Amino acid sequence: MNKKKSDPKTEKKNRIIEAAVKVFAKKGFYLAKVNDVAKAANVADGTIYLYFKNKDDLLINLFEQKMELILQRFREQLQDIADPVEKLHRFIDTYFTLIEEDKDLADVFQVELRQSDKFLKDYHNQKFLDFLSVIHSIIQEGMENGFFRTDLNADVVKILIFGTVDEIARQWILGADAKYSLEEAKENIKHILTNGLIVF
Amino acid sequence: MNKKKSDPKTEKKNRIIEAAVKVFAKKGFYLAKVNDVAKAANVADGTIYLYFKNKDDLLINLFEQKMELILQRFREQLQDIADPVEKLHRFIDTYFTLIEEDKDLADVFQVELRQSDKFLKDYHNQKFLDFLSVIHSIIQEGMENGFFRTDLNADVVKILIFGTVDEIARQWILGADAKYSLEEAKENIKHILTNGLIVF
Amino acid sequence: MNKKKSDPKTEKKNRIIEAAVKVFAKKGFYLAKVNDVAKAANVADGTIYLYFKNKDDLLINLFEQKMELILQRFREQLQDIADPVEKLHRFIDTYFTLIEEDKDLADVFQVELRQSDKFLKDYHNQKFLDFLSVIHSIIQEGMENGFFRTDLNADVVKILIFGTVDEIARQWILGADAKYSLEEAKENIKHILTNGLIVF
Amino acid sequence: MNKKKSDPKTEKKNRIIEAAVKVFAKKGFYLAKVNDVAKAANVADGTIYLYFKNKDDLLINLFEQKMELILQRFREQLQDIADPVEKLHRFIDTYFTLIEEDKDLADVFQVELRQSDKFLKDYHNQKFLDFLSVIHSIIQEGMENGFFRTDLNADVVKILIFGTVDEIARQWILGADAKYSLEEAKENIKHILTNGLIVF
DNA sequence: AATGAATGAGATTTCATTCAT
DNA sequence: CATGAATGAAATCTCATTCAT
Repeated sequence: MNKKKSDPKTEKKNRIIEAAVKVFAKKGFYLAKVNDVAKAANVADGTIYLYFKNKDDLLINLFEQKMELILQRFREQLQDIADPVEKLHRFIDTYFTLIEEDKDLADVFQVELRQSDKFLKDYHNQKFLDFLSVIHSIIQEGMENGFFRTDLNADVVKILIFGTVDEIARQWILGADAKYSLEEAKENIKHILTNGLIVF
Repeated sequence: MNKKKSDPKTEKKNRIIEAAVKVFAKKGFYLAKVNDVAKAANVADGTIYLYFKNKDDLLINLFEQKMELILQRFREQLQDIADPVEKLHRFIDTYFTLIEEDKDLADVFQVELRQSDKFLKDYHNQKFLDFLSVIHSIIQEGMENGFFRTDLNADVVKILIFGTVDEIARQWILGADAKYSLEEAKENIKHILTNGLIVF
Repeated sequence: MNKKKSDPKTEKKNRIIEAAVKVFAKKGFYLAKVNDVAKAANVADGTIYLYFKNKDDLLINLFEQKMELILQRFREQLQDIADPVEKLHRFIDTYFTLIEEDKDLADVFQVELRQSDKFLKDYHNQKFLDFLSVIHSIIQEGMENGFFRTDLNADVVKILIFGTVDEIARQWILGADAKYSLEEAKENIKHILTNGLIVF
Repeated sequence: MNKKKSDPKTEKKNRIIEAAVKVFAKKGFYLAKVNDVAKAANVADGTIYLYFKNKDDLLINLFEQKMELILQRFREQLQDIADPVEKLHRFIDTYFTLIEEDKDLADVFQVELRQSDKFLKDYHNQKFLDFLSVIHSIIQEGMENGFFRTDLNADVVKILIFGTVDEIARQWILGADAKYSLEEAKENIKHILTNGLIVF
């Protein structure tokens, strides 16, 4: 089961990815040097090229791997909930839990991947679309079951929800706006979205 | 009256800024070469340095100048509206009008400036904070006048609203999610936010 | 008589040369920008090119003009002295007087022209050779008249004398070695050279 | 013993320094391009930056390293001589031997470093001062032991001597004044300085 | 004659990537 | 497999010089 994680090849690849998360988060993809990642991962520069085709490929791999874990987390958390409203709340809770668990990862996702389509040629961000469709399912289910208003476009709502949690998280990471706790933010978001979506 | 705009020095500075908006939007700040901007502006590389200290300074100037115009636009649009709900709707309309008017500018704002704190040392994005406070004022006023629920934190709401419109706009610009029109999105957002915020 | 100096064309040319002396002395030829000279001369950059072919040409003109004045000074000072020893002393006094009168000029001569053969293609420093021959004449005359030892090579002596006064002046300008006054240095040099050269 | 010299890192650093001496001597510091040095050293441009912070740093390192060797040479040559006059003569001989051994190095020292204070910010030329103090010691010792006149300022004499040998060497390197051999020059200098300094 | 904005060639320096050890 | 020294392409920026006004 854990075979993948324990073999030394995968172990080093992961070490490099973790280092990259940290370094990309701190400096941004362009300002982060391959050598910075190498040092953070305690390997030589050249070693990185044994595991990744190039710097772009490292970012893509990082994203794919981490996104897969995140998607798993959401699926686990959401699978045994029936009530769409509760599901939405659980989604929000899970999102902020992930953010709190790994600020650096959150940073890479939010800032660096925003522009992935610019600097990563031919990379189509399927995992991100999968993530959005997690939200979409919640909404659609809620509409079908009569909980959520059906005069809204689920695709718009999906993005609205993502934008909301993403931006709150971003500002919280930046520490720019310390006028609220993450806890308070979560509750506010739940209230607003629930009231905005449900059928009275 | 239009003296500033018509003097040739300002005229060329603006030409460079417009070119930079276009080029940065297309390629991203890092992948955009100074020479790309120069070509787009129909000037020599060196000319850019007569108007801007360096590439970073060009981005900062671009942002400051454009953001100032945007802020003016919002202030104009919002000044003679009394009803907070209507104000919120007007804010949303204005936001998307601006986005539609200048996709490239929107792109630079959304994507490139997200990471400004990373690559622009010591640049504190006051204009962005001013922009957020435009939203904050609407919310606060609505709370004070009894239109909006007061059990919400206006700072959270402000960011929620920004995140929402920003992300919808972003996806629309990317053309990633063509399953809705901007018009439909606007209406959806208005509904959700209004229902989420108002006192019943 | 003063026609040359008073016509406006020559006046501006001189103003540029004086500015160049000051600027080259302070920053060195390479680090001095044409614009620095222009600003110091209170003219536009382009104006310099109306009077000089290019930056190198400015340096050459500066040198030629100043060196001519200096040579005149030495000739005046030395013409009516018969005694070679006294002539040598007068040479030394004149040299240091010039240095004191115009530190900047001295600096340009000493530092910048040392390498003129490197960066000024095809410039043969005739004026400098003329200057050395002023010293040579003194020595030769002294030898012929039986004052100075004839077992020395006048060409060596000439350079020895130049090297001596030049280096003392240089160190004094740099302010590096303030352990003596220029006056004391002059007297020391006179003593040593006289004793080193005369027939007992 | 020679561990330092034989390790490959030091070996390459030295190769670059030797190349720089040659190239700076020929073209002058400013006209010499980093690529010229790289080619002369048979390395890539970038390699130079693995060993030196920048072009200025290369010049400083070159100077420091070479000057240290030179100082050692002088100390070796002078240590077992008691007679100050003989010491002075040995100093002069050693100086010209060094010049003959490495014309290029001499050139860099004489011409390029003359202006080091201009283009090397904050570089205080301690090694040069050490060199001057070698001469100073000879003079002072001679004064204390009654060989040299004590009515002279040793600091003036020190610079006079340096200026003399330096200028003679410079002219010889330039080949400007081929009217004497270096041998003849050496003897002339010894005569003049000795007669100028000793107590009769 | 004078200006100074504009030019663009060219220099320094960085850094992703390679490859001999 | 791992290393890290070396590479060299490429980018930013400077500044002598030109030329339209």
